[in-house]
Amino acid sequence: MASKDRILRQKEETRSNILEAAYAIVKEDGWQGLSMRKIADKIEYTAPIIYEYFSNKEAILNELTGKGFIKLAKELQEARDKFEKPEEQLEAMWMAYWDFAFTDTEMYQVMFGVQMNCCSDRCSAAEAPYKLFTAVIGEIMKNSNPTDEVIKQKYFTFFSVIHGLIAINIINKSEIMETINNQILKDAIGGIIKSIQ
Amino acid sequence: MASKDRILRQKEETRSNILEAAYAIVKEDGWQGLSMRKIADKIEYTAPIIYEYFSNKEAILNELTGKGFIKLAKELQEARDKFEKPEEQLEAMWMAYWDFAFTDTEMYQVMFGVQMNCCSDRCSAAEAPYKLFTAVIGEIMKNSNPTDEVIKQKYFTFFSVIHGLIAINIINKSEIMETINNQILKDAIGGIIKSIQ
DNA sequence: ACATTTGCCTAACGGTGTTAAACAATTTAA
DNA sequence: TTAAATTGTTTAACACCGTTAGGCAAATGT
Repeated sequence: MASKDRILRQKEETRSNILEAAYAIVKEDGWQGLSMRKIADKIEYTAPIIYEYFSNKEAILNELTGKGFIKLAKELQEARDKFEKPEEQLEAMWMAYWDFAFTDTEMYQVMFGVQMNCCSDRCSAAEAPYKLFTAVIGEIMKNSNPTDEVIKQKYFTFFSVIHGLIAINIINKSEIMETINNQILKDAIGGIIKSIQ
Repeated sequence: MASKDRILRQKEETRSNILEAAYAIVKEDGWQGLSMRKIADKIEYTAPIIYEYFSNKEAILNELTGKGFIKLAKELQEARDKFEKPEEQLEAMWMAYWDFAFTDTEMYQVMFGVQMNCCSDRCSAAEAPYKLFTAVIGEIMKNSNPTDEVIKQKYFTFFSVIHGLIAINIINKSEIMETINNQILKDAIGGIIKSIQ
C-alpha cells in the first residue's frame, strides 16, 4: 500500500522536526537550555516519543554535529571553487571556516567543544574538512614533495591558530576585538601560506 | 574570646575543604560528574551546608577558576625568572603555559571553556597571565616603540595558536600527536618571536 | 468481528541544583 | 542556673533533568 510510504515519510519528517526543534531551542537558550521535554513541547508531543527516533539525548547532539560538519564541508568547497590558484583557495577556505564559526556559532560549539561538553565519538563527517584542507595544502606544497605527515602538520598549524582565535572570541564575546581579529587572521593565514610555498 | 578565632578558622577550613573535594571529584569523574551532593558526601556533610559557604554551584566553579589563574600566573613567573633575555623568557613562559594545560587539564578546561560550559563572569585573576605576557613582549619589541594595541595583538597571536593546539589535544586526546605538537610549538613560538624582534 | 499491532501518553525512577522548615546544640542574657 | 536567642545541621520538599515501563485508544490485519 501507498500508506506505508506516507507513514515512512511522516516518520522521517518528525525525525527531522526533532533535530530542527532542538537546534531552534539551542539558538534561543544555548546548549545549557536544551532538554528533551522542551523538544517534545516544540514538536507538540511528549518526551518519550523522542526515544523512538533517537536512542538518547547524546544521539541528537551527534546527529546535529554530523549535519554541522556536512554544512561546513559544503561551504569550504564553495569557497574553494571560487578560485583557481591553491593559495587563494586556501585563504578563502579559512575565511569561510571563520564565517561558519560566527554564523553557526552554536554548531561550532558542539562540533569542537567550545564552552560545551560535546559529543564524544567523532562522526565520519568530521573528516571532510580535514581532507579538503590537506588536499589544497598538498597542492601548494607539491614542488617540495611533502609527506602526509608534513601536510598534516601544516594543517594543524592553521587549525590551531584559527580555532584558538575563534574560541577566544566565543568566550570573551563582550570585548571588541574586531581589528585584532582581522590583523591576526590576515597575518597568520598569509604568513603560514607564505611559509609553505 | 579566642574560640571566635577557632570557629572562624574552622569555617575557613571547611570552605577550602569544599573546594578541594570539588576538584578531587572532577579529577576522578570529570566536570560532568561534579554535583553538590557528591561534594557534601566527600566532606561528610549534607548538601545544603555548602550553601552557607557558596551561594551556588557556579560560585564554586568561579572560585576554582580564580585559583587556577593564580597558579598559572605563578608558574609563568617562575618560568620567566629562570632566564634573562626576554626572548628566552617568552619561550619558557609559553612552555610553562603548555605544561600547565596538561598537568592541570581540568583546571584549564574550566578556565577557558574547553569541553565544558565554564564560568561566565571573568574573575580579576584572569588578567594576570595577560599582563605577564604583554610585559615581556613589550620588552622584546621596545626598539620599535610599539603601542599597547600592537603588543596586545602579538599576545593574541601567540595565545590563539597555543590555546588552539591545547584545545585540539584535549578534545582528540586519543590520537597521538606528539611529534606534531612539538613541531608546531617550536615553529609557531619561534616564528612569532622572530617576527616581533 | 476479533486479534494484533501501532502511536502516544501518564506515571514513575533516580538524579540534578536549590530552598524552607524543623530540630538540636551551643552561646548569650537574666 | 535557667531561659532565651543564636548557630549548625539535617530532613523534606520543589522543580527540573534524562530515561523507562506500563497502559490506553486508535488503527490495522485477519
